[in-house]
Amino acid sequence: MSERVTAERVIPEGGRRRRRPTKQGAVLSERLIVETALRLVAQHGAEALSVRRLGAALGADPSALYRYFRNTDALLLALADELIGRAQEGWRATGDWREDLRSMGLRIHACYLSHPQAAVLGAYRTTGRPHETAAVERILGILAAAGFPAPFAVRAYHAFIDQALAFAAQDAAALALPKAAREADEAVWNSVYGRLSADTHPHIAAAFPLLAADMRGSGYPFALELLLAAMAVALPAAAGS
Amino acid sequence: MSERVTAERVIPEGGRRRRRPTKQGAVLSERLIVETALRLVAQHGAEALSVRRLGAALGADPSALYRYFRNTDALLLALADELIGRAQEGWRATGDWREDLRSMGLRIHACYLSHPQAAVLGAYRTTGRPHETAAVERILGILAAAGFPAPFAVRAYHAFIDQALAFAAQDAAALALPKAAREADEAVWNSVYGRLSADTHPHIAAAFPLLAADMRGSGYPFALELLLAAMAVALPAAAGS
DNA sequence: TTTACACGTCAATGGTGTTGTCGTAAGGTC
DNA sequence: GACCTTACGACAACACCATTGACGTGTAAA
Repeated sequence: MSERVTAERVIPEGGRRRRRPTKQGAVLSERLIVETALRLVAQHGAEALSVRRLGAALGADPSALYRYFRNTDALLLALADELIGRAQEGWRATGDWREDLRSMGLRIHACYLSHPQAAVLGAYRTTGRPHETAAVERILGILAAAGFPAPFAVRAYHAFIDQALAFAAQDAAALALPKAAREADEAVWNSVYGRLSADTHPHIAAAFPLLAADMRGSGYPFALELLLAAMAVALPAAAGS
Repeated sequence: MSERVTAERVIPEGGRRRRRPTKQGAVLSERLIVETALRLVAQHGAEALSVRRLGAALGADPSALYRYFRNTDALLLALADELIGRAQEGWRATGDWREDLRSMGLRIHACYLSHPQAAVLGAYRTTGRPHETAAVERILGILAAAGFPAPFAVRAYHAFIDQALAFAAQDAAALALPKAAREADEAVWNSVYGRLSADTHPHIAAAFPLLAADMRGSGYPFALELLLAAMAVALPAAAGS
């Protein structure tokens, strides 16, 4: 009795042979699906992304997607990797590690914010896809060239990338909130924090104007600056760029 | 034609009169539901929290929950609010600003991680509720006592709190992932990053053992340490504690 | 003791991801 | 050009999800 190998439903991207159009005339591909999904999310919000709706947007039966992605999770990872790739497009190293890390961090942050709905879905995943590994390699390269010893470089890399992604996801989530909820959250600064008594909350009362102004923007640029400053301090003087 | 006011299904906590037991003998209450939900998440993982399963755990029909919460979103907010309270319980200042900020950051992070499903929703919102304002006041107080000038203190506060919440949300989201997806993400480190060629990805190949080990945990503790170090450097010597 | 209505229950609606099966047409081969 | 093989799109079904309207019971107030 021969052990029958279960036929894998998903054909890896290289091995595809047929390009049969759907009833509605669309010719599917991994690339088309990812782009359609991003467009769907951008136009109708993160909650609009379902296999059924994506199928409809593509002009195909929902189940056809399972020929390209094992499940929705695999699709999400593809979306996340696409975002990472777009963040790196056209990035050039200057040779100054601090400037390079700064520009890369700000790029990642900005790119995710420009697709907030998709960013929320993918920012906390490890995809292992090409764009991701390229980014990891690049950042480790910057740190190595700067002269950081390997154990420190690894921890610094971890802190740097997680902080970039975490802030990106957080700011994206705030942006992706339903309009009513977002406005309500912003109004809290004036309606609650602006009216706290100096007796019970002296420091908030004293700092309020500065605070309300600063909290309107993202905390990421300054947090990144602090991170880079701490790394510069830790860099052995002999290896300084 | 009189405008008929739609009867609200949810009775505010104060106005309840009857405590009718369910068929299985449970007497429901907002408090019991919140605690049961947190226990459900803690015991059976984040994906175990659904209205149907929560109803079953309570010994009640799932739809009975809608007498207490307008929808699942309201339930999750109640869970998140409960978490904020628990995070601050028993925290004491030591007078050492660096140690106090560290302990507060780690507490917030740890508390959110212990109930990831609720954390994912709560970390993105400005609630303006008492527990939140108390935390803001406390942190600003620590910074003021340390001697940071107000404009710097405000920016540092912003970076600190956003960093704590962003990392908490990010790590919680990873933890809240379905078990299969979480394990897949962890496996990627060995199956993809461990097998990258030194030709195409020299820095990853060189750093791999350190990298794989470090990426197993959260990047937050080290990122927080770097943030605190940078703040210490920026602190005017004359005002040092 | 009566009565009003809070609230638990039932049933139904319309959504979700996912899978087994099948037919068909696209490619490769001759 | 004819013939196979099989990739792949379509269909139908399954199990789960959140949510809601209707209903009757029994509790607590009067």
